[in-house]
Amino acid sequence: MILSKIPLSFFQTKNVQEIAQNLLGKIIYTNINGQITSAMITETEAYQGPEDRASHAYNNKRTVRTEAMYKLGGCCYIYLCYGIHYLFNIVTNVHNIPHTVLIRSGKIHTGIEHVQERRGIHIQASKLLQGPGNFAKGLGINMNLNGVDVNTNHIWIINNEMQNPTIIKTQRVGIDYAGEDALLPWRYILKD
DNA sequence: GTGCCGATGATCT
DNA sequence: GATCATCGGCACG
Repeated sequence: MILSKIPLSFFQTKNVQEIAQNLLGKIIYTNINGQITSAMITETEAYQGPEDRASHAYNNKRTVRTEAMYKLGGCCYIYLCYGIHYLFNIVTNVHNIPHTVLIRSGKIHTGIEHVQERRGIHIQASKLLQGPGNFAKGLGINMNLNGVDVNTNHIWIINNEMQNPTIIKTQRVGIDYAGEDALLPWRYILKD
């Protein structure tokens, strides 16, 4: 297995559901003020932009907040959720096609002491990066990374080909307002 | 283990 | 002024 940074071209293909599944098992790193932390991605959700009522870019809605979604695939889309949590997405597809993958959970890989300090709460290691708000907080992700490519010295992803990954597909979380689109099985969870 | 509920603030109407 | 891609604490039992 070759441990290499995944290129931005990985995110610039058309099928956001496929990209969301292929991200499972990969290792995402952040370097925040010299503190290096990383995690294996274990849960993602696909948001298919204009055609997806659950997406912030439904109907090509374009605002200051959603602007990063329209950039070329491979950059971060981050926003404040419920006034408290930063949620971390990766933009996919080509320029002006606002597809995104929400990273919902991870498994701590390196820098656990920094993650514990950022979380500021004593829980078992397996739960440190569980849930999208916790994932971003634990890895030190905030609005500073909005629009930044995921192959910089601040944030990057390492390839980690799984042998036989078992992927559980379910409905996405917290999007009841999306009507029929809330039923789509676009949430992907790595088993174990 | 499950279920309810308040916190909290940017964004959009 | 309402909405919201959430979380942790508390009440169960």
